[in-house]
Amino acid sequence: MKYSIPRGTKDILPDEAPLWQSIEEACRKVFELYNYKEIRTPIFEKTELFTRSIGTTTDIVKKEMYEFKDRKGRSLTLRPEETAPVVRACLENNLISPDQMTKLYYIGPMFRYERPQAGRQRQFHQAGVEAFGASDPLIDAEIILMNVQLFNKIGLKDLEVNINSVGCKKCRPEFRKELKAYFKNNIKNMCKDCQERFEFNPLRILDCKEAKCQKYIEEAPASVDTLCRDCKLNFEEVIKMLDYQKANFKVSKRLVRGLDYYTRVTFEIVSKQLGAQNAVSGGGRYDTLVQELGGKSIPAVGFAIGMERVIELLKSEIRNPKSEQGILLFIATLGEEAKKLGFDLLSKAREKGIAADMDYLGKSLKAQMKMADRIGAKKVYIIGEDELKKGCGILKDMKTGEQKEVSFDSLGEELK
RNA sequence: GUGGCCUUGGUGUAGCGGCAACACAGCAGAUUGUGGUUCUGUUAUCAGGGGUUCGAUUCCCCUAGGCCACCCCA
Repeated sequence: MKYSIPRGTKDILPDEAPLWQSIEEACRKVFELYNYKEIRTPIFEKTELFTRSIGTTTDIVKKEMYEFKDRKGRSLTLRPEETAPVVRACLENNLISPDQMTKLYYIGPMFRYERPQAGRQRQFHQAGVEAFGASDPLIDAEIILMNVQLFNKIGLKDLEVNINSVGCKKCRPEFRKELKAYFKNNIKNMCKDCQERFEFNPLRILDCKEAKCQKYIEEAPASVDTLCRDCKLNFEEVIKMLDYQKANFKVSKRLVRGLDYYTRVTFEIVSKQLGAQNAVSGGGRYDTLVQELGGKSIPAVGFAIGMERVIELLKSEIRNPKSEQGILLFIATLGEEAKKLGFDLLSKAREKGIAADMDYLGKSLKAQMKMADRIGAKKVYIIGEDELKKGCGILKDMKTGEQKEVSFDSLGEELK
């Protein structure tokens, strides 16, 4: 094969496209139910937007960005996530302010240079929301509940909702300090990755999967225990609201996010049916990001779902969409003259909104019938020499097999 | 970025150091203008490159891609 698809990318072929469409539609429906409006931003942004927002010590920025220079030497990057671009667009177009609520959603491709694996590609798709303006814990609860409602609607099973609070500007450094103090003595017995994490991002040690690190992690201090007063109240309130709404969730002390901008409540929904890449959605609050990107102090929450992972789950479930819509009319012709007339009738049918097709390969009538059957045509209109003389073609119902003469002029009427 | 397993027609599989097998799909035909059943025919330089050998799809090496775990994250 001379040309092959770039590593970590995938073609979505016609047999899978309807599934994508139905999920995208479900996302739009649910998001709009909660009054979120769609926003579309460019696929690439200035690199700096991401290094600023995501954090220079995170893996995404350090080694996963598709960065390139344009012809004038400006550094651009294919978006690895959508929160920063949305914030940028909001600031640039004056969509948000501290005394007003703005709810936005997006659906589209993201890019991260990672080693491909099932459920992890270099170009992948996310659908997500961002809510700006409110620090009320109700809105934290709302997006989590909305996310759950969305997954229920789509029909995902065996999900687990995990939530945690990572604190704010005030108490997170405190927590960091405590963690470092705690791990200090044992860090040399832990894995190499943890030793590195100890230096630049001790929070990440908490979700290490290495067996030998587990015993130290289990005893480690939890962020929820070192939260400042406000963060603690906020977290308790979110939990209260979720309980009140009878949501099914778990407080997971070791849940941490890989992006620096998160504050306070973070959550993640994982599937028990997936392997290592089991997070189907994730998000949380980011109260300082807007200001860090040059805006006023505006609190915000958001989350994104991983479309490929949702698709993967749906594929493993019993499903048979088998699109019922198909071509309504197939025009079968014999001879050049009939073909031209057929083409004319075909155009007329389409103008009337009737999905229609014909053969362009000069196949036999038998082959044309076969094709009509395969593409799921409900009716076939046959035009041969006899029909040309009479001015009527034969309209055949493919289900019953019945056929009758219908004049060329009344074909459109007949199909209504 | 690290480690392990894998790569045979459009798809799913078999095979073995010596003429690549099967199923499904596709295309053509089964007396001259009619589909979904049946029957017949037809469809592969065995991922790419190199090496060992009289001979490699089969053994070895490299590359690419896939899968699994680490890592990371949605």
